[in-house]
Amino acid sequence: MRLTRYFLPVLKETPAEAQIVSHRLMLRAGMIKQAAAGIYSWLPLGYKVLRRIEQIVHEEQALAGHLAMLMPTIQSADLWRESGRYDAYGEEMLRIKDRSGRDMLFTPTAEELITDIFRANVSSYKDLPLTMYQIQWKFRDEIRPRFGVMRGREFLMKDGYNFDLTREDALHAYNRHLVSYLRTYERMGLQAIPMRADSGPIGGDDTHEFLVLAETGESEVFYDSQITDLKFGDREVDYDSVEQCQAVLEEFTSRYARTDETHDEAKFADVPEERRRVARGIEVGQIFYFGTKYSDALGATVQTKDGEKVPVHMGSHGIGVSRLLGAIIEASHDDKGIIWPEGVTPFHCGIVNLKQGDEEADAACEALYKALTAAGLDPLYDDRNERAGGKFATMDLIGLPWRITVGPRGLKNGVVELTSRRTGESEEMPPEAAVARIVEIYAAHRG
RNA sequence: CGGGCUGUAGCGCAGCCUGGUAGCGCACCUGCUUCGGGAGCAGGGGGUCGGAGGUUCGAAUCCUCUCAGCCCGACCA
Repeated sequence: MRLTRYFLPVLKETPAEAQIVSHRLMLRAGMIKQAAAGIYSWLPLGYKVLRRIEQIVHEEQALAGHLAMLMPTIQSADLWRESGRYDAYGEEMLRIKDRSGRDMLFTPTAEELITDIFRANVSSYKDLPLTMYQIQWKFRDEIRPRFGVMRGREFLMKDGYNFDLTREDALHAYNRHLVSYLRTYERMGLQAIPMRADSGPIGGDDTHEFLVLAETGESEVFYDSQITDLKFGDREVDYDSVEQCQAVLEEFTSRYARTDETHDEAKFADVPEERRRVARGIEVGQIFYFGTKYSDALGATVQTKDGEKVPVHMGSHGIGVSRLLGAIIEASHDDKGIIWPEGVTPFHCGIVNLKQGDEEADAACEALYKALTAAGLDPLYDDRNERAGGKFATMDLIGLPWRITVGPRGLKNGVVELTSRRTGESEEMPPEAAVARIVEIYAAHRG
């Protein structure tokens, strides 16, 4: 993309409403614009990152054997009355009436709808196990939206639902999701720690939240410092293997890690003092096993081998897709702006032409742009007739992990400059070498 | 929902107390100079001051109502 043809309304000054760094930077980098309290338009740059995150989620879900689908944002109240949640959910649910006066609602989650789909179409144990998910907009009419996309009222969320014959099968699904989520967050450059959590209005027995440590996190967390040394890395896990998934779960949840909701001082005291940590975290996902709560309420049953009708065991699993942008920025920025991890960056690298209009510089930039594009990469070429300082400031603000700087001075010696946004380190090399280096870097980040 | 606060140009703000018909910086447009970390000079465009009602000869300014947004708290992915 050439910057002169892009829509990138960056702000030099910070809008007054933004309190935390991710919100400030998203506004300043021209990623989002508030439409109403807790409701945002996604401008091209923000939308691009949102889609990269979605893509990673889709890819990882597919690997785990989960099926993508899409359910409506507007639902009839009927199913919610059947499950008993229409009254239980409270003011947080946005209720709407259609023209005939029927009660409708903007979905805050979709257990009822998915269970309805299931009960209408599945009646045999032979169709199990089954896990389906969607990435869809949700609405929760928060009393007090704040922190930009971190706590909006409208938010994009991956919500998945598993249906299993037995409690054991459903627990395997739970473990499989934990493994899958660990991989998903790591690909986004995040360390998300599974912590024992509270089930809230979803209900259920087993639940873990995934938290990214950040000073601005809204949850207080307590954990054993050893947990931050755990990395999923590039290990191979067979999602069908009960033992392997169970082993990962045990490895990642055996040390103390809890949010304030479930914190237990007595148990925390068992952690050696020098390893006890109290910090703050941003919740970016949660997994639940809730047994037959919804299948009982909505009559989602299957026949077993013996012809017996039994309610299915279920779980639901969420990833806060839009919130992740905020979480990633909170975890990865400096005083100049965002620093995108390679896995989610909106553009793979920036090309800064220091002297737009200079024949050689223009030609070198064009050649770089073409070479990178031909290599399957997505560069952002700052071809504006701006001064160097302005171009650097923009690149730093929007956080592309790599920048190629092209100027007449370097070109005289046949070199351009490759700079890491994260470390600030620069290296001079011929343009072809810079392209090769970028290609190599991203080869390691392809899913 | 309780408490606090703010709405004046795209963004950040002053003006309001003490009424006299709107200003600064950034951004934007034009020209010249400049050109490796948010340039300089000159010129220019843009606001019925959130909305409604009231007081007054006259309201951004005073009064009433209303809408929107922000912060703290309880709540929450």
